[in-house]
Parts: sequence; C-alpha cells; structure tokens
Amino acid sequence: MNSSPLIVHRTSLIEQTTGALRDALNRKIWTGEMPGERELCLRFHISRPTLRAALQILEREGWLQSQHGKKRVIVSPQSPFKKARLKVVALLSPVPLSEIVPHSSIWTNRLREFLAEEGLDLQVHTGRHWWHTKAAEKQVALLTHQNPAAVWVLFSGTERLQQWFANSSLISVAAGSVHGGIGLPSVDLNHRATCRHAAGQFLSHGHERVVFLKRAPSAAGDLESEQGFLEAFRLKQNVSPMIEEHDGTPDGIRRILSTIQRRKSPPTGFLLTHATTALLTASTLIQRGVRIPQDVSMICRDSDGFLDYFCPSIARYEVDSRFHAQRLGRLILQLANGGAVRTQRVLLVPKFFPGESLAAI
Amino acid sequence: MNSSPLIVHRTSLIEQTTGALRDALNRKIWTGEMPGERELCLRFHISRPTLRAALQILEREGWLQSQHGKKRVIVSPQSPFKKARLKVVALLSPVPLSEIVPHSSIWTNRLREFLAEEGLDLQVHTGRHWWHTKAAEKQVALLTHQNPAAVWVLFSGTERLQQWFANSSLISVAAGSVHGGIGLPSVDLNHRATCRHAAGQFLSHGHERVVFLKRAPSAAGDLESEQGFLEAFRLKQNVSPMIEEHDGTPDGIRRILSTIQRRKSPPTGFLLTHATTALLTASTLIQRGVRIPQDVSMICRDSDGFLDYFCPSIARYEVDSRFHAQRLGRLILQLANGGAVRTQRVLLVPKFFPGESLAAI
DNA sequence: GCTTGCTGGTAATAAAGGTTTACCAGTTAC
DNA sequence: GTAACTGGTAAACCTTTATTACCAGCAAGC
Repeated sequence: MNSSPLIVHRTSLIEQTTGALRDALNRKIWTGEMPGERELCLRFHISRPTLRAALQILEREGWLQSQHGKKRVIVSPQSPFKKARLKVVALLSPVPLSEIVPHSSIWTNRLREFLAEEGLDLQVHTGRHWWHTKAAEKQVALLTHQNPAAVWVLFSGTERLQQWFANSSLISVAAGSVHGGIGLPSVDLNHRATCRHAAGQFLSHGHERVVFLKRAPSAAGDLESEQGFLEAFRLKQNVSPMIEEHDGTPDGIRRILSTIQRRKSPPTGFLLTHATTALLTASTLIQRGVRIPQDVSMICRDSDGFLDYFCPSIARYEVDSRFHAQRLGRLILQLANGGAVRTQRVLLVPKFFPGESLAAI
Repeated sequence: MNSSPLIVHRTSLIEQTTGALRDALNRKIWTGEMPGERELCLRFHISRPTLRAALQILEREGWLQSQHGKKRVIVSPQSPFKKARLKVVALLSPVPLSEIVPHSSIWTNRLREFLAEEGLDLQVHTGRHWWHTKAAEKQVALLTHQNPAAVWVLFSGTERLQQWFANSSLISVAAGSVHGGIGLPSVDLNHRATCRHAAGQFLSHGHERVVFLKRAPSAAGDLESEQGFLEAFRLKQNVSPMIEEHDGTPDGIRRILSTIQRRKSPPTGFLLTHATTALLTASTLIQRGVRIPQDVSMICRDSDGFLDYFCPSIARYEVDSRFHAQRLGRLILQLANGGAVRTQRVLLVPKFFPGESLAAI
C-alpha cells in the first residue's frame, strides 16, 4: 500500500524501454550477446538515442558490457538479484541549511516536499570543515561510502568536488553552476545572461564606471557572472569595467567598499551577486553618506524575500523557487529511476525587477 | 504470461495521469466534488492542458461531471472508506512557505526533516484568501475533511481558527502563540518576557518616548508582546509607552512611520516585531535623514539571518531554529503516536543580541 | 447593486522529449 | 585491403508537454 498515491510517475520512453529490455533479459530471450542497436530499434519501434539511453542504464545495472565495434555482451543473464532501490537522496552542502541564504532554504524545502511525494527522503550532509581543504576528496569518499543514496545532489560545489563526483560511479547532480568541462548534470540559473543584461542596464543608463563585486574563492556561478558582465562591455571600447573581490564576511565587504570609495573617481554603478551582499553594500554606503541612486546605482543578481523590505528598493533578478525546486526534483527523479538523462544542463532564466536603486546618471 | 514481451507501451503523460486519477477515485480520496483543476496540477506536478485531457477521458468514462464555474462532481458510487494509519502531518499556514519569513522557513524545513526520519510526511496547506474572512471555519472544516492527517499544525492562527481546532475532534497543535483560554498544545517563543526585557533596555538607556509597532490584525504573539512591553512601563508613572499599528505591507509601514515622525515630539525608541519590519523601518528612517542610533534607537523582537548584513547592526533577540523545530517535532510525535490529550505549552526563551542600533539618549 | 476570487473553457507561445539523419571509428569476415 | 557490420556522437527536425495569457460563469462578502 502506497501512502501517497497522488503521484504521476512520469515514466519516460527511456524508462519504459529499460523495463521491456530488463524483462526480455530475465526471460533469456537472447543468449551470449545482444542484437545490434539498429535491429533492436526496429523490434521495439523506437529511435536509437532512446534505445541507447536504456541500454546504458542496463550497463550500469550490470546486465551488459559494451565494446566499440562489437555487440553488447550479456553478463548476468540469470541473476535474479535485484538491488534494493534506495529511497534516499543525499544533499551535500558546505554549510548547514540554516545558514544558507533564504532563497536556497526555500527551494530545498520545496525539493524535500517534492521528493517526499515521490516516496524519497532527502538527507542533508554538511562538510563545513573540510570543504575547502586538501582532504575534501577523501572526506567525501568516506561520506558517500558510509551513506548510500540513490542520487547525490552537490550544492555549490568546488571544482575539485564536482570533478570527483563526475569521475565517481555515483549518480549525482549539481545544484548550481558546473565548472567548465565537467560532465555533471545540473540545474542552475543563467548567471551569464543575467549579468550581461545587468551590465547592459548600467550602460543604457549612462553609467561608465561600473564595478562587479564578487566573492574571492569564486563559485562557478560567480565566474559565469563575471564573464557575462565583461561581455556586455566588449562593444564599448572606451569604457572599462571593474572587478573587485571580497571574502564574503560583512567586515571583508566593508573593507573593500572603503577602498573603492576612496579612489579618485569612484564607480557610479555596483553589480552585486548575493542579496545579503547587496543589503550590506547599500546600507553601508548610505551610512557613509552616499545617496542611492543619486550618487550610486545598484543592481543585484540574486534576490531574496527580505529585499522587499529595504528602502530604497533594489533592482534585481528573481527566479521562482517552486519552479527551481521542481526542475531539480524532476531531474533527480529521472536519475533515481534510471540514470540516463537527455538534457544534462537545465538553465533557468531569472526575471528582472526594476527598482529605485537604478537611475540614469 | 505475456506472449509478446518485446514491445514498449509508450504511455503518454496524459494516460499516466488518467491512471493516477482513476486510482485516486477508486480509493475515494475525495468526496462529493473534485479539487479545482489548478490545485490538481500542483499536486500532480503537471500542466493544466495535460490534466484537462485526462479529466475529459474520465468524464467520458462516466466518473465525473463538469459544469462551467463549478467544481467537477464525482458521480461514482460512494462507500465509507476504511481508516488506515495516517502517516501525514498537515501544516496550515496563511501564506505559502515561500513567502514566510526566513526563520520560519528554516524551522519548517527542519521539522520536515525531523518528521521524515520518523516516517511522517509533512503536507502544507495555505489559506491565503479565507484566513481572515468570516468563512474561515467553513473553509477549514472542508479542508480538514478532504485531507485527513494524523496531526494538524496551525501556523500563526487567528483566535477563531485556534478555537475551531480546539473544539474539533482533530489532533492539533499550534506553532506560535495561543490566544488566552484556548486549550491547544503549542510551541512558542516567550514574546512577553522578550518584550518586557526590550522595554527595560530602552528605559535603562534613558529612552522615555518608546513606540511599539505591531501589525493591525494582531496575532496572539503580538498581543503577548504588547503586554510584556506595557508591563515594563508600569513602575514608571511619568513615562507613557506608545503603541502603533500597521497593516503589514511595506507601504502601510511607511505610512505609519511618516505619521509618527511628523509629531511634535517623535519617539526616540522603536520596538519592532518582525525582522522584515525592522529592516523596513531602519532603512526608511535612514533614507529620511534620521540617524540610528543618534536620533532613534531600535530593538527587534525577532531575528533573521539577513539582519547580519544590515548596517548599523540591529539589537535583537534570537532563538536557535534547530531547537525550535526539535521541540515542535517532539510534541507532534507524541500527539501522532498516542494522542496525549494533556494540553502542553512549550515556551522557548530567545537570547538578546546587542547591536549598534541601541544607545543611550 | 458592486467587487473579489474562485471555477471551468480556450488559445497562443515556449520548451522539453523523441526521431531522423548523418557521419565517425573500431571489429570482423571475406 | 575492403566491405559490412558494430557502437559512439551530434545536428536538424517534429511532436508532446508546459507556460501564460485571457474569457465567462458562479458564489460569497460588502
């Protein structure tokens, strides 16, 4: 008896094919090796990409082995042993969920809700102490070994951790940007397009001295943001964008703001990443007598509920947390059920919300 | 035994949805009429066109009847359904979780985690539109009838709703303050002691014109806060505390702030309830040239992570969200397992965190 | 009366999912 | 050596599903 019957399983054609193939293997329809891919397509009336995705799942399950140029070999034609399907999805985050920014807290909440409806439990693991250390790989190997899970969700991972998961045989997905060249499925916001658009907003409002403020050990999303920011300035030869770094702490941000403001020609536009950074920057500048937007304009790449309660209102970008969680949840479900996904990278495009903080110079 | 196993059924999402709906109807999940199309879409995580296609199939099969402007009527034979052991805990909130303040979002997240470990599923219901209307009792009766749950958690309930749950035969618990005289078990913060302490802080710093700003349709916690605030002024005969109300919206708060600041002798101290209100109040006053704390001191009863990023730092009270969720979760578990009828009130005491916003006059 | 917020009904557009087609490189048999 | 198979990969294309509007009918509250 299922406790939550109100779900639609959303079985893709790939999953249905996997089931049919597994069924055929159990019945020992073929011996030794499989028919060729093209022949199977004809018998099942499906296309080759779909069939291949199903075959890859079966390979991962240990039914088949493939070699270039040769037919697939049936490895365990009579193994009735079926791995008990894990009902656990593990989320790996550098800090406890209580400390992450509200927007993330909301979508993880929604994600848990979504997975619970499908009978999956979301367990959170934090690696606050070893996240940025050299022993990260060792720690995460131990962790994943001790806590088996159907799917691992990597939340804002470093490049090394993402590489580790991509190389491992674990089924995993990144929640956030993936560093270049790493083949990890992911759900992320399109930071590049967002920041390109933001820079365009500054330029069209006449701002020429614009600074992009980012965290020092940059996450992949911040690097994407930086690229988008710079791209918008490519066409304007006489305008040179500025990029400054901070360490993420309130004090660190205040320090870099002081440095910037003491310059001969301080910037008239600030592009910020996180909502907390925007709040700190705006309140600190105002405290020091800088007027927004008369002296300085601001745009924030991320959004969070509390920004509604700041005066003057900050121009920013926002994405629906329900939508975010749902896309990630669906990807996780696909991976948990089979393993093969066609679209590896899902990019969500945030919407722009104008605010009082952006004005013509 | 199937004679031709080598086929893929190719069930579309519409067919899968039809199956799930038929299953739900067979189990008599709903009585009388179906939920609205939009609600069903949310529960099944599908789009409306897909759902409507499935519903039309069921109408053709004779399960349902539809009429413009009214919900679909179930015409299948009805019989009393057997009661299974419910594994569901329902949370009733006036607004979706995505809109509540971050701190609450965090403890609901933790609560879900806690309950999941015990095999319980937390389902969230929102009553945004009928919460403050006369039809609230009728709506909640319908809701609780249609969605059976082991325990109902009432999140920031009005007096009438709390009374309704206390009188009903449902097992329920309040997350937040309970109005006087209502016998509902609850887990809450000790707002009274908190605000008494806050008022004492103002007095000991020499502030005599202190205003307590609260929401107009006051929750029980705000009334408790008001009492504590007033109690601290009892001993000082020549000092009279002020209480002002707003409607909770940013604009509403700005309006009342304008009114207050235009007075002959404006207050020198503000006691605020929610962190968002504190942010709005502080940023608005600063925007208007008021200096904090030179002109005005502020204390906030609640806290939230983002306040760490506001400058100047706001003096406030804080409670550990993990502790909060754990106490509530334990109470819910007790009620779910045994239904201990003894009304229990758990009061958590927040810690005071001094900030730059509080100074001697 | 009026407004508000729900209900089902409809359509246009955007975005996934799946197919087709093509080409590439390794293996085997003739 | 070459032809004909094998699996591996990528682009163009079509179909299904999702999103977003809008409309009109119903019911409750003012």
